[in-house]
Amino acid sequence: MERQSRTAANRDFSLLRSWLQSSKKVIPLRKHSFLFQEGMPANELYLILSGKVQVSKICPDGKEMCFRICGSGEIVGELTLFTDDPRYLLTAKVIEPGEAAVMNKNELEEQLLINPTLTLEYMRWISKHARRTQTKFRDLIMNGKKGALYSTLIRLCNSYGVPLEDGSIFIDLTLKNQDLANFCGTTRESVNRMLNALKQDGIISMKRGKITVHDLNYLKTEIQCEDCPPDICCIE
Amino acid sequence: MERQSRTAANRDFSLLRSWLQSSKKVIPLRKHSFLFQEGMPANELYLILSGKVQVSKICPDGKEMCFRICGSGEIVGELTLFTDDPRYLLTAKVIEPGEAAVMNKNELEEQLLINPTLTLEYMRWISKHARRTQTKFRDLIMNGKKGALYSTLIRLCNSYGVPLEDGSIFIDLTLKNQDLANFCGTTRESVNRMLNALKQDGIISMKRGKITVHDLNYLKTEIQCEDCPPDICCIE
DNA sequence: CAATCATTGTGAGTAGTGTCACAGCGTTTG
DNA sequence: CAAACGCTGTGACACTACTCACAATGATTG
Repeated sequence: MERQSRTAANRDFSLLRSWLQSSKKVIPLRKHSFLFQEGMPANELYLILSGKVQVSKICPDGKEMCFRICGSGEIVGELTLFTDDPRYLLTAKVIEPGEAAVMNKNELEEQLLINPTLTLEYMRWISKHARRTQTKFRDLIMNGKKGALYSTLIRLCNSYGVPLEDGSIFIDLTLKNQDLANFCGTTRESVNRMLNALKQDGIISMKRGKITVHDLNYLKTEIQCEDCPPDICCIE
Repeated sequence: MERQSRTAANRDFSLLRSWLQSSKKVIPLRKHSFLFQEGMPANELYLILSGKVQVSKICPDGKEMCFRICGSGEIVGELTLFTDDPRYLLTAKVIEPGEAAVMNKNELEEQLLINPTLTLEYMRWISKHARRTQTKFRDLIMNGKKGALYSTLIRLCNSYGVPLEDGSIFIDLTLKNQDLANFCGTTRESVNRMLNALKQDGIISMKRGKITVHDLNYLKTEIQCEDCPPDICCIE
């Protein structure tokens, strides 16, 4: 039930995931600890078994740009594979404690090269990633901060949304205004004002920090959404 | 001589490129024609042999978000490989006539799966792409439009820059203000004002539509550049 | 349960950016 | 060579978004 659409999307990469899962090494994810930080040499990648990890870019001036929030079944650190300079470009912070399976980067690279089925899955996966990122670009840059927020809400619906009987979508993820701001590249205050305006108009409502979107179409038309498939239009 | 740094970066993917080059089918690139447009079914990808192609996302309201400008030796259309919904998400417009080798998508997918060396090269290439895009995100979103422009100029230097004796970098590419605006997600007028301010301060100069950057460090410090390697910090 | 802390909510002022309108200038074209 | 065209340059103005300051609310803890 939880995170329906995302679960469906994940099914595609079962082989890759199950291979990762076979790893002997499992580590605990302690809240507020870092799985890795940008600049660190990247020798491993991780399959989240439980808990939640936030992947973001942290700027020298303290600002944070959030890319993904990964839950159970998701792979983190993948973009370090097959690179000359094996350093993490992003930071992965634990925001909900749990466990992760650890995979050696070199081992996985070897596996990927000798196992064609695995190769195919990996390529599919990384292509999808790239396509997601590209569509996100337009949304975050071309329609101002309002466009960025609306697009983020739509993506959150596709990634973590639970459809309700009345057609609304419940986003099953606790997000502070600041977190949303980090996703959009804007400020907490701006997010707050925009969210309140949306509440006022009945587009969304909030309960205990979680958002329900009542009128997804409003958000979509406002940003001239071209209805890209939900597995592309989501939080990476 | 031309496009030094980029040429060096390209050497890495010689196998992939030479395989593409072996294609029997070569098509002419006519100015202002489209190699492909977003939404079109994607069955082919292209190796530019000569001329220049601009890859961008075109919004319904006419705005354009430019991602890459590809010259001789570059591959276009790659992100359609290994996807369920094989449609182009972007548009490739010819801005300088020339020729391109055409490759069937399915054939290349097959090749990639049976030829491990080719696979490795492809994975390296697509990883690099993804890393580039990620670093670009921060620059375009986090430091306002000025940050977006400065970052674009830095990337142009890394992609098309020719170092001069006095340490300046000559960007060997004719770009209208509007083109730069499309790269940054801003307006022609804003770009114009910012460029003129940079000229005034001696940071850059222009001659016949081409920019020379005299003080790259100024641009870098202004956007808190973390000196990512030039093969990452460039126009895709 | 009072105190503390984290988060949300809001106003006022300011800097940044987009829009519109139009002048200037060089190139192309009939 | 005059007219048309495409691009650059610039001012005025409106609107967007950020900053700062602080009140209000809610959650946590000793």
